[in-house]
Amino acid sequence: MRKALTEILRQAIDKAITSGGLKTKIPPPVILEIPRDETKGDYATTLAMTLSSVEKTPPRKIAELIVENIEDREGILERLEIAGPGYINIFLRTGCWLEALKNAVSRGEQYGKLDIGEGKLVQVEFVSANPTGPLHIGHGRGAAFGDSLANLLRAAGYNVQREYYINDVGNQMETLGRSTYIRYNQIFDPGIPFMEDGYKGDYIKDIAKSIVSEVKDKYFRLPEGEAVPFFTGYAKDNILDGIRKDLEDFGVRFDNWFSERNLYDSGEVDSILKALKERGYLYEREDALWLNTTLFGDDKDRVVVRSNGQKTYFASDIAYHQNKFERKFNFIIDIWGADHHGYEPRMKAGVHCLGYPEERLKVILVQLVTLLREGKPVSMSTRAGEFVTLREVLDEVGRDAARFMFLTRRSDSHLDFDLELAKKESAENPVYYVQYAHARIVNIFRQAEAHGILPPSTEGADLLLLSLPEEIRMIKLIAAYPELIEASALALEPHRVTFYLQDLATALHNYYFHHRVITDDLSLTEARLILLQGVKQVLKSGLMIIGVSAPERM
RNA sequence: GCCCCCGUAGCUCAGUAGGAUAGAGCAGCGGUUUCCUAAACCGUUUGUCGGGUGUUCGAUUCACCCCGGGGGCGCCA
Repeated sequence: MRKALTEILRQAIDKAITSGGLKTKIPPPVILEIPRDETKGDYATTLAMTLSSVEKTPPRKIAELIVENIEDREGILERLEIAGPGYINIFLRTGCWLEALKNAVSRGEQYGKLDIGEGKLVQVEFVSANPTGPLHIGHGRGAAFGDSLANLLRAAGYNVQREYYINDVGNQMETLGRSTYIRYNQIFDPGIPFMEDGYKGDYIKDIAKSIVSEVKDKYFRLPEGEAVPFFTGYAKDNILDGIRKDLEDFGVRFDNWFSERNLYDSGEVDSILKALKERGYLYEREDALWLNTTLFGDDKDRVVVRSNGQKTYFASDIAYHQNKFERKFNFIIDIWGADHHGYEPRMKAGVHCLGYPEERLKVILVQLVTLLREGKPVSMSTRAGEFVTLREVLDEVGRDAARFMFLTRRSDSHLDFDLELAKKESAENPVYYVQYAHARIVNIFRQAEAHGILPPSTEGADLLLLSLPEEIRMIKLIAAYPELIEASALALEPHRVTFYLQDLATALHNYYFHHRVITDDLSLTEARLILLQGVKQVLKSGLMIIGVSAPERM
């Protein structure tokens, strides 16, 4: 719809230029907006105002000129108005909207699936929590966001891969192993003191217990150096299994789990350092090896090999990104917790050093979550090992509510997650509000069937019977759905889908309350069922993108 | 000190590729059910878009400065 209109306007401008009415050589892009106020048209454009300064002509005059040159070959325009300082307000014929509804319903589940991604290969890397403890609520937000973004991009026609990067090398793995080792020993001798910067969470004790049940006292009092690798491996695998399970129950499945260790084992880290050295980006200072990231906008250079010979995480991160690009992704999206934001310039500089344009790496920061219970913050402290896990939230509020809540804000703004609100079964809780709209429609279809009315076909029904303002409003929302998908995907903002769904649900509930779908008038009933079929489809499709179920009854 | 994000109705937040009278939910107040699910609906109240300057025909949106809140600034991850 928007496409056709844009074309009509573009041609009108071209025509005005050839006929000499407009002097500009470079026609401006046609921008169509949907006015807030329905009386101002289905679409509106500010073209005339934009052109006014170039043409040195009053905007309303230009608007007239454009309108005069418009040719509506397919007859989709009802009327045009020039309003305010020079808007061109465009009213479409109702038939266009009915056509759009028909199209939506006949495309079924394919409606809202676009091809703007052109099948391009995109990777979304998210969560990637270190395997040193269970996922907490902040990871949950990252998971909900990343997964929905991947769904969204897929709907827009991209070929999307979801990846989880496992930091299974380095100091913290060592710490994990030692913490587990000590907890294990403490089972046999409670007098043994715990280490200072160890992981204090109870889950480590649980892991130690399960080790005892498997191998008894095989490692008790064994020298630390000998024993720790086993504990590291065991604890890591155990925690990773838990993370996988949590994510699965959260409805998030990764296509690939990528191990940092593999980058070392395969020699990729060394070879990339060598390559960077050959390109002259590395230099030595104070016994350490530095990458000259300031060349590309970082505010200081970064160490890749420490003076003690240990490679930094940044070194493997560069190798990791090299690996990603070698896998032919057209672009890659890294989703990080907001606490990593200082890392972005250096990673982009790193990508630059690798010889890739940094536009191909998109970093999205997800702000932290404050957990509330009845409006009061729930204390969370990672240090003390007390934090609210994703598992606990899932168990308490359920997957649908949790996923929806995480997408009620843009990713870069703080999120207050109220446990009580998420559990409420009322209008305050937007999750049920939207789901209820879906369930209601399904119920109407059930009722219709009970009355012996079968789901009508789009060809057979007389859609002209849909003339109520509430009906037209819903049809317009349905018609706008593909545009919503496109805009959200391009902006990488799945939260827009959440907002849209609430609008659509509102329209549905309002309509439902004021009008009966199933009446003695069969033709009208059928037309309305077609409309509801469209609403249902779009609700379901949108909910699927944000990873929330569309229940058949509630 | 430097960098990033945020500041919009009483509360929580949308909205900005510059556009018309800035929106929603919640809270408040008042209503709706012999009728396809009331997990619903309707009505009503609320704004110096943190402040200032600039660019523009036009700024909540862009630029700069200031104020306030949060976060990040290690040969840590």
